[in-house]
Amino acid sequence: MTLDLPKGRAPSIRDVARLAGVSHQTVSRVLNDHPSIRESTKAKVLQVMEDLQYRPNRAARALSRGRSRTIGLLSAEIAYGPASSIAASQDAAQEAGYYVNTANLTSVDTESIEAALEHLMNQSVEGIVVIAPQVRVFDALEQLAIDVPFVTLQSTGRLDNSLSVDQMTGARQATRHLIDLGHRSIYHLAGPQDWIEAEARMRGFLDEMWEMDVPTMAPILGDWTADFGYRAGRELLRRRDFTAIFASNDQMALGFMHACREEGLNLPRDMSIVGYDDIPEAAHFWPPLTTVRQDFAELGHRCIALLLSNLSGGVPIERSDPIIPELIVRGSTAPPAF
Amino acid sequence: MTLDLPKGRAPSIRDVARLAGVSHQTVSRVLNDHPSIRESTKAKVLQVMEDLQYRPNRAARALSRGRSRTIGLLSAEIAYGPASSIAASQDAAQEAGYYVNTANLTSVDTESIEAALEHLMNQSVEGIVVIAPQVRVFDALEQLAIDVPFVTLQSTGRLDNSLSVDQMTGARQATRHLIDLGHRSIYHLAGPQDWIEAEARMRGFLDEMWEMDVPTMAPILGDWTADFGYRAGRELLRRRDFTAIFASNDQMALGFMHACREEGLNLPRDMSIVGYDDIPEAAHFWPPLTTVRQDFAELGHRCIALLLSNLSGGVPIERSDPIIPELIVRGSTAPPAF
DNA sequence: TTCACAATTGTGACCGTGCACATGCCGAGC
DNA sequence: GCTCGGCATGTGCACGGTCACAATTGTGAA
Repeated sequence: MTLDLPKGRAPSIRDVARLAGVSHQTVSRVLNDHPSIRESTKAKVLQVMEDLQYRPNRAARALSRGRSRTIGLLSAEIAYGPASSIAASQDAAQEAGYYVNTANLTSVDTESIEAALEHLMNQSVEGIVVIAPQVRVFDALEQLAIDVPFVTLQSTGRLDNSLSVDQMTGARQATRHLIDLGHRSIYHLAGPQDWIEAEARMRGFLDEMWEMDVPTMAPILGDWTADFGYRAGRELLRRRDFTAIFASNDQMALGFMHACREEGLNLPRDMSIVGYDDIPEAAHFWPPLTTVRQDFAELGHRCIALLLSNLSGGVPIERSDPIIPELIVRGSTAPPAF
Repeated sequence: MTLDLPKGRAPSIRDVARLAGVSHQTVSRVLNDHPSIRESTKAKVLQVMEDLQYRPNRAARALSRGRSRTIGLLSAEIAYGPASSIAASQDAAQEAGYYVNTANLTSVDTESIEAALEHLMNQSVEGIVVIAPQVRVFDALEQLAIDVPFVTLQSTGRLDNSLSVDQMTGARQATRHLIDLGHRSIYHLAGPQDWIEAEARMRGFLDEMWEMDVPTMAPILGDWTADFGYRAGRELLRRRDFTAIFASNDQMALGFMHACREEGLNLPRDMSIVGYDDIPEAAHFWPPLTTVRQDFAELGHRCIALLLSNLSGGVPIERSDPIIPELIVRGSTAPPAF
């Protein structure tokens, strides 16, 4: 075979066809597993592909098919939880033969959100997964008149296409645990108000307190970071008018524990603490943190599954059972000391 | 204007041209900011684009230009550090007008690595960033005869195109700190052997010990997790033949601290502990963890900058100064108690 | 006015793949 | 022998941009 190959250009379907002595369409059929191809022809074509190190050109494919097979992922990778859901989403999409393009939110202002969405839309994504579930994201989605299907990780009352994670139940379990231990003065360290999950957890806390007839103190709005938990702790502990706290994530709980230590409190005797997320480190805090476990990986998978069922069109979304978080009781909670 | 628009199809450059009364090429020039376009023409075209909600088709662009403007990102998002570098890389690429496609390594076996690389190559990425710096990745890169430029986050002696992060210096600083405090029996909790950065930190530890003439104990090979740090701690503390430990990341340090607590040790009096990475939580461990800070975000940015300079071809890579990690002394280290 | 030259705009081909349709081949059934 | 239908393959065009080049218009100086 001395048929020369293209010089600088990557081999195309026609180069393969020429060398295999078939038409380009036959090569295309091999690529797409068309049923009626003689075995011998197929083998020959595959051999040439191998020799040429041929790779189908994705752009050409997307252009001619009119489908990009790409999913956009909007993320605000702030804590452990989202991060692992993101990884799981990417894996699930990859398995389904999709490509994932990620855009990060550097800040939460509308401008930044719109820029990120714009970036995603510019690459002809077929769908969008939102793992930075801030209220404003939805405003932006609406305002930009995004016409591709999208799915968001956290539940919200406003949209159909969201995964039902029962944040409220998780928060209620945590709160109930503290109440059952005998606590009656319980603070809640909430996440930023514009995060849907933060709001859901706060609501769960308030609902449970109200239902159990325990007087409620106003939640403190934090920013998910351990630093904030620490600063809030320093502040709150000046008046020791409470015996327990429920933090909306494990990082803030950790920071709060730090503040307790500096105040010389004995944990959990003088202060009970519950976190949320069960990050892998939570079991090794001191004392090991009582927290609410979420299956982030499962979440990511379901998210993609939901989006894909939207994409494939006809099939209506089968809503799977909501994921119920699980309370993990460790050493950071105890009955109040008095 | 009653010129009807395409029905199901998204508007194309020619639709815009028709409505604006110009040729499709003129529209293309507007899209690409060609210098010689009359202002009035440009305005007219832009107006029509706006009306039609026109978005350029990325696939068509990539096809005709022969460039995908996409970067592949190979990640093994295990701990905080990589995660934030990943986010930073994505941001940097986005700013430079590139799209980022991420593939995750679910396991570290060769097969999984090759599958991930295959996935990236299949979408015509122009370059690859490796943030899962395992030795085997390079084998796979070589074996697959990847012909696109690639950059790896962590330094290695084997390749030019890697970012110089002075892991060794960081590890030496940490070790030196312990030696200066008076410790003479120091263990090292290393990361997995096939991680380049783990190896570099271990080498830094060993070199410093040797140079300072302190007898060395064999490093323990871990897996980066807090769980491992805990189990290793339980094991090691049965024979209390050491007074300090240097863990290759903060998570393992945390797990080890947990084990110390369970043994009733007083930290830092009975045991000094140094971590690595300075994750945001490290300052809130109890006691706050002495550790080595790395600027992960800066790393991610530089990584992309390096790759882009490779991509643009002609320009030789300007190697910037290596990033020197910084020792952050907190409360988890003290002179030995005896 | 006329010409040279720059600025602006238009024409047609091409990128690599998939689709619709046409074609050739072969065996079955009459 | 002939038609019919299914399998295997080929032909030509469309997808939506960009590129090279041609054509047209505008401007200033001779």
